[in-house]
Amino acid sequence: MTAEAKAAIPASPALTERQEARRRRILHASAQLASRGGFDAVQMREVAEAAGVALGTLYRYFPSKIHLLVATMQDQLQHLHSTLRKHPPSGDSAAERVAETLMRAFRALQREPHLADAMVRALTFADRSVSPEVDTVSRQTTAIILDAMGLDHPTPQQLSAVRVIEHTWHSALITWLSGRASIAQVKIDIETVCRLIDLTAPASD
Amino acid sequence: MTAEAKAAIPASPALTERQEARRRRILHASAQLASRGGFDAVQMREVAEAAGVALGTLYRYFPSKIHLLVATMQDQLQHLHSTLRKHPPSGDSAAERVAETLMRAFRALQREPHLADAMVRALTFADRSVSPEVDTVSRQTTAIILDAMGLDHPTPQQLSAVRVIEHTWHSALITWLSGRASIAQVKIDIETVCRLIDLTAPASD
DNA sequence: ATCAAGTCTGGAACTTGTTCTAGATTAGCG
DNA sequence: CGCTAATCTAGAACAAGTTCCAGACTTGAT
Repeated sequence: MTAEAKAAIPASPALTERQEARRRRILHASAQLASRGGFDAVQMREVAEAAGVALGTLYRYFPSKIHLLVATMQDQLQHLHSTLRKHPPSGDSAAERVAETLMRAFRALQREPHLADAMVRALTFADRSVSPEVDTVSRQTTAIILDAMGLDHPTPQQLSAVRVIEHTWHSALITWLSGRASIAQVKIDIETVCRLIDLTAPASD
Repeated sequence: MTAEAKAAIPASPALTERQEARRRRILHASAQLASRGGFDAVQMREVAEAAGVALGTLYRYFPSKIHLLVATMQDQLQHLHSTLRKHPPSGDSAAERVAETLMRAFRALQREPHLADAMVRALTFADRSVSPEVDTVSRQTTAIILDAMGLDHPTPQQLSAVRVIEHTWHSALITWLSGRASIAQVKIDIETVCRLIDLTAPASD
């Protein structure tokens, strides 16, 4: 670990300073517009204007609206993850800590419901052309949950349980965002699915 | 149960015969186009033409492309449900029967992956304006799962488990459709989540 | 059979995501 | 500095979902 501490996008061919600044302005504009009016309010022309770049440039950085919003989600998840690292959950069992972590994330999203709407809709609407990016989001989420469980070397069974928890998390989020489930119901579902963790981690070993 | 056996949409103000026929032609055209090329291939102008109605009429019957595809899903689910009723799952435990049922549904969707893509994308992309219809789909799914469990009067805990299973089912479907998970992985996840059923239904009672 | 209200048709028009083009700017290099 | 390739800008153009409209057709009630 030398001075080269922040290496977020090693795959891309390295951006110049001005390009990095443009990328950041774009993501900021995207989040801003999403916070106002959700998915529909993130209009590519408006994002471009708010970020001070031409429409063509926006499309060079993010090849579609979905790509843009998924990237926005990566950004937000990174914030969340570092916040959570600073204030880890306090429950006794792994299941409790995971449920607590997810509900905390949930309340964070509640504060910006429109932004949550935009990001989650983009995530579930993404087709194959966005798979790599969506996969990154999934890995970030997995990392957050494994952190809460306090595991470094999960078993295949535990990984499967984590995947199921992620499924539940995403889907519950959607039902809440579309007004078909209350926060209370989401809480119950999260707690229910977290019991799976206890199934995969018996007292032994 | 008299001759009035098929009462599917009692909420709407009752359609004439020709209107019912139009509605059916539209749904058929929608499924047809979806089977070919998925969500993107269901273009409203093409649906209208294939169904032999004007574009404005299509929009009178289904106020958006999402409404149309969710209705298409309702239709397909109804088929599936009646098929499943005729050939109930054979597993010994409730968990086994539910997993078997869902995997069977999965294989049915595998046969028409483009159609599955169109319907599921519409379902998860739906916003609040489609909530009632999405809710209907959710209730249909719940009914199928409860059927497989063999329950008439589920406890709240069991209902919560069923909801989590539905969450997992939808989300796993999406990851499979977008090429981020294999069938084998979906199977594992379904079986994993179905273990929740055993947790809510102990040997007693 | 006739009238009023509601429905359907064909087609134009509008919106927003996406693509394309020609010319200006910038970055890297000798 | 001066050149070349890459990048950026402004804006037109295109695609598909959605809305609107004027006129023709149906339906239901009298």
